[in-house]
Amino acid sequence: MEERDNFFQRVWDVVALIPPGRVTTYGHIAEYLSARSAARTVGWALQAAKGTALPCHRVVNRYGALSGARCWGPGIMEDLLRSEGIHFDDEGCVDLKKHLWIPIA
DNA sequence: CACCTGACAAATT
DNA sequence: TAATTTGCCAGGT
Repeated sequence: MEERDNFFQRVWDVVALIPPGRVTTYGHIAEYLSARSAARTVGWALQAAKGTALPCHRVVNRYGALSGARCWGPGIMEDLLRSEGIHFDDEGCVDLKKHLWIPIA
């Protein structure tokens, strides 16, 4: 695997560190990369990560909603997260209070 | 070669 | 307190 842009590579590295049964947000990943405003770029990296073994389903937006679910398919990420023991709320959002995980420096 | 779009978030007005 | 605008990096058109 060649080293793609350090930014993408770094995002993938952090996402790969997300423990099962936990979820993280774009902002926290971006913040960990010293680019809190680059949350957009984080999502872009995940799109490029579709061909990888990255648990992108464990990455949700700030509201705990599955933004990328549309790119994958309706119900795909939800099912995967439920399979890991993650609880969803009436709005279809993950309970960040219970499952929010933050990359530790 | 230049402009717009894109799995978002935070700061400012 | 709420609504709006800007910032971020890369890729596609």
